[in-house]
Formats: sequence, structure tokens, C-alpha cells
Amino acid sequence: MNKKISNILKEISDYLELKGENVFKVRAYRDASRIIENLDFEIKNLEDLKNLKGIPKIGKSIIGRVEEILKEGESLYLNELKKEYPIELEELLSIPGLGIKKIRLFYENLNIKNIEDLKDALYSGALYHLPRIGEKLIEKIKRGVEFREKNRGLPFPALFDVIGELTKRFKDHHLSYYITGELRRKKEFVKNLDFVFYDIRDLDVLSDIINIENIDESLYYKKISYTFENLSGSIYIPSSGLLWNVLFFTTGSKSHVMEVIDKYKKTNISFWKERFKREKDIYEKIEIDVIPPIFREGFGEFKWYNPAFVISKKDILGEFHVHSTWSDGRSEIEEILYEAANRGYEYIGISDHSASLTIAHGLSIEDVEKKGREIEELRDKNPIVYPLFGAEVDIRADGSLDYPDEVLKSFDYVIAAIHTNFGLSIEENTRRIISAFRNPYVIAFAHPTGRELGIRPGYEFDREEVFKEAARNNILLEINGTPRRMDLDSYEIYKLRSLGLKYILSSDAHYVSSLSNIENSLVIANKAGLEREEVVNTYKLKDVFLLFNTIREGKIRNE
DNA sequence: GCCGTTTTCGGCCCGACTGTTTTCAGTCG
Repeated sequence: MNKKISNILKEISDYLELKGENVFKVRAYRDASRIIENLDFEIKNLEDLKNLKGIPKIGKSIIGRVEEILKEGESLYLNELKKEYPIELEELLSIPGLGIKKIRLFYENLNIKNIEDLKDALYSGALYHLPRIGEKLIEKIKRGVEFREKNRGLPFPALFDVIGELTKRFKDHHLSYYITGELRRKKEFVKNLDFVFYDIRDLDVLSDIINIENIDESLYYKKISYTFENLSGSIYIPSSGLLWNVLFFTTGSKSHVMEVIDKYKKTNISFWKERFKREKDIYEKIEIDVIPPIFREGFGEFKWYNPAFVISKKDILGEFHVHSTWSDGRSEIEEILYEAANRGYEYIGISDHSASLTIAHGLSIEDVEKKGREIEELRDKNPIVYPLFGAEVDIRADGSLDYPDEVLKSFDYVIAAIHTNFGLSIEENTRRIISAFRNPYVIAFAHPTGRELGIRPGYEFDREEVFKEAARNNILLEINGTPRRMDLDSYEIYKLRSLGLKYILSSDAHYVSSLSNIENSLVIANKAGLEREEVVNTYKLKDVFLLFNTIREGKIRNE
């Protein structure tokens, strides 16, 4: 329920801003939304409301709104706001270049309420007549709309709520199902929510639950294409006795399935004539290793998959990319250490933002020193988890780093990252990143592509150049597990395997509750077939220090 | 809307960049 409440509060804040309400009121809702999203307890019923009391920035009014959501299942307040402004605000806001002000301008002048209206206006030229709207902006919005159209879906960790909602309705109607397709494979970005139904008695109820768009029938299954809450997918109903064939077939990926079916052809067994009792029989029948769904991406898994190499949660001994209250994190270092101990970590790196990222309270040089002392003091207390003194330092447009070398030197490690000047050319960004890699104190490169799934593709740079340079300097690439990022992507990592790079898995947590994001990174690492040796989070602390020293010394020698 | 007070109002988070302008509004992190 927290996610739902948080989404509603975020929406309220956006509609209030659209209305031109007091900016601090808007911010209050936005803050409350973020806080509730990151609570470490669930708000399920009215009883839980008392746990909200006393949480900073959650006051009487907000609790009242939450109470209403719990009682009504929706926010009447938000509904009122939406009635006043019948705009699909969240959808429009997801287009880069569009903010609340422009959306209001478009709505008031051209009655643009959603992406469809916006598309009409973009291509009819109607937008040109509005004040402060020029060619470049229109092109940017066009690109954003097209990107969005092509990338409709959600990162798999962001789908739990909608899947929960959908499957609850299936269960209420006694519909039995298996999740299949991209979601079963935990693909980073899921475009289709696919299910296999079995043991079906009554399908007529389906139209109460989802929007049925199309029904196809083949020899082996019936396929119902549907939409639900802005997402689309398919429901497969296997022909008699073909449940496991269909589940395997629809799980994909296409190339994985084809490879298996080819092997069947070669052994003269007809895949579709078999009546399997379990999915693993499909593999065992032709004497190959059973491959679990997340590995079935067609990245050569038949060659490299080995259950002994799969990295598990307990192999993770720590991580390096966590924000504390020193910058824009909401948890104190001590709290983070406590939570890290609960996760069974040996160490955890607190890497706050650097000075120029003022919105994220990037640390001034004086604050860096103070934070360093705090970490020293915590170490003196001999905590279960060893705190590492890190930093996520901005790479400026010219490739220089946001702190001078004397400061960079004081950290246990430095992660370089791009947060600004996204619009530079490929050449400029490539030069910029490479020059950061050559700094002797830079150990890792955070969220390497800068993508936001379904929102923007990330900045442009010469992938080959940059990753080769990373290999030359032993720069560790991050696999960022923040759902909206999931950056790097498993396919990209798979393609890079010949370079011999090493990786760090990161939660990029701003709240202790999001430390679990690292499990998303772990899925990506496993999908790409990485082994423990390639994932620094599996190293013991002394080996981490050893590795970091080697990286730094390697670069200093080459200077 | 929240918070804290030398306590019920007044303060609360900024700065670069872009694209539009010709001095600045809006977006973004």
C-alpha cells in the first residue's frame, strides 16, 4: 500500500503545482510522498496510521489524506483536483522538456490533455504559436514522445504493485496463472505483462478485470492480448496437456526457445507433441542442463551457465554506493551501518555527492573533512560492518572532477558520475569520461549510460572507446540497481565480457530501505553471466583494499 | 503543508543550462 499512497501524494503535489498553489505546500506533498515510499513498515490499515505520527514532515493534513486513501481505496481530494484539471499529468510529465508550466500553457491554449493531443499539436504545428516555444524545444518534445511510445513498460522491480493488483483480481475470480515472458525472466525493462492460465473454468470474467484487445488462436494455445493501467500484455491458454510447453515457449527469450526447439529437431523429437509433466523435463529430455528463467536471454547461456557460478545474496559482502544525510540521503551513517549488519555485510561504502551538485547537498571540502572524521570515529567503535569513506564525484563538462586531487586522495575510493550537461556531443562526452577515468583516484564509474528506463535513453558517448579505456585503467563499472536506472544493462555487460572488466553492484540507496535495490543489480549481473571474481561486492574487505590500491597504483605508474 | 519558536506566524533549497529571448522563464538534477 505504501507505493500506492506515495504515488497518490506525488500526483496531488503535481496537480497542486499545476493549480499554482504555494510552492511549499507542493513540496510538502512531494516530501511526504518520498518518505512514505521509503518507510520501513507497511501501511495496510487504519491501525498503522499511528506509526506515521511523529515522523518529520508528516503532519495532520497528510495523515488525513492517507486515512482517506485507506478508507476509500482512492483519494477523493486527488479526484477533485483531477476534475478541475482533466489532464493526464503524470504521463505528460514523463516527457523530457515538459514541466508543469508548459503543460499548463498547452492545456490552457490548445486544450492538450494527454500524449495523443500533444502528438496532434506537435505534428500540426499548433505549438509554434505559443510564447517561448521554438523549434528546438518542439524537436526535443517530439523525440521524447517517440521514445516514450517505443518504450512503454516498467522496470521489473517497479511492477510488483501492478502485478499484485492484477493477480489479486485473478485469484478473486478463481483464475490460476503462472507469470511468463519478460517478467518471468526479470528483464530489466518489461514491456509486456504475460501470463499462462491453467485449470480455467470461466473466462468470461476476464473482461471485468482487463481490457481485451484481441484474441488469437493457434494449434497450441489461445492468446488474449490485453491492456491494464497503461500497460499491455498477453494471456496464454494452453491447449490440453500443453501447459509446460506453452509456459516454456512464452517465457522466451525467442533465441533461447529457438535453440532448444532446434535441438529437439536434431534429435527427431517433436517439441509440441510431447506432454511434459514439469518444465525441467523439457531440458532433461534432450539431455541439456536446466536453465532457470532469468538466464534465458540468448546471451550464450547454453555455453556458460553453471549453477555453481550463480552469485547469490549471501555472496554479497558489502557495497560502495550509498548516500547518507551528509548529502541527499535520508539515513544517518550509523543507521546505514546497522542495516548493513542486518544484511550480513562486512563493509559498506558511504559515497555522498560532490560539491557542485548543490540540489543534492553535495559536500563542500570542509564537509568532506568532517564526514571523514565521523567515519573515523565510527570505525573506532569497532562496528560489525566496516564503514568505507567514499564519494560519488561529478565529472564536469570538461572532464575534470568536482574536487581537487588532494581531496580525492582522502577518500578510500572515488566513484565518478555524470549528473549534468547531458546534452554534450558524443565526442565531448567520450573525451570527458575518458579523462575522468585517467584520474588516479577514480575507481569506478556510476550508472554508466545515464539512462532512465522508459523516460530517456541516457547521454551519448562512444561505448567502445569508453569501455576499452575503462579496461585499460581497471575502472570498475557500476551496475546500478535503482529501478528507474538498472544501469548497466545485462545485454551491454554480456557484450563487454571479452574486455575483462570488473563490476560493482550498487543500491544507490538514499534510504536504508532501498539498500535492497542491490538485489536488482544482482539479477542483472547473473543474467549477464558474471562470476564472483568479476563482482567486487563478493570480495572480502582486505581484497577490496588491495584491488583499489592496484587500480590507483596502475594509473600513477602510467602517468 | 510542516515546523519550531526567546511559541501560532514566517520561513522552508539552489544553480547551471537551455532555449527563448534581448533579459529571463522553465527544466533538471
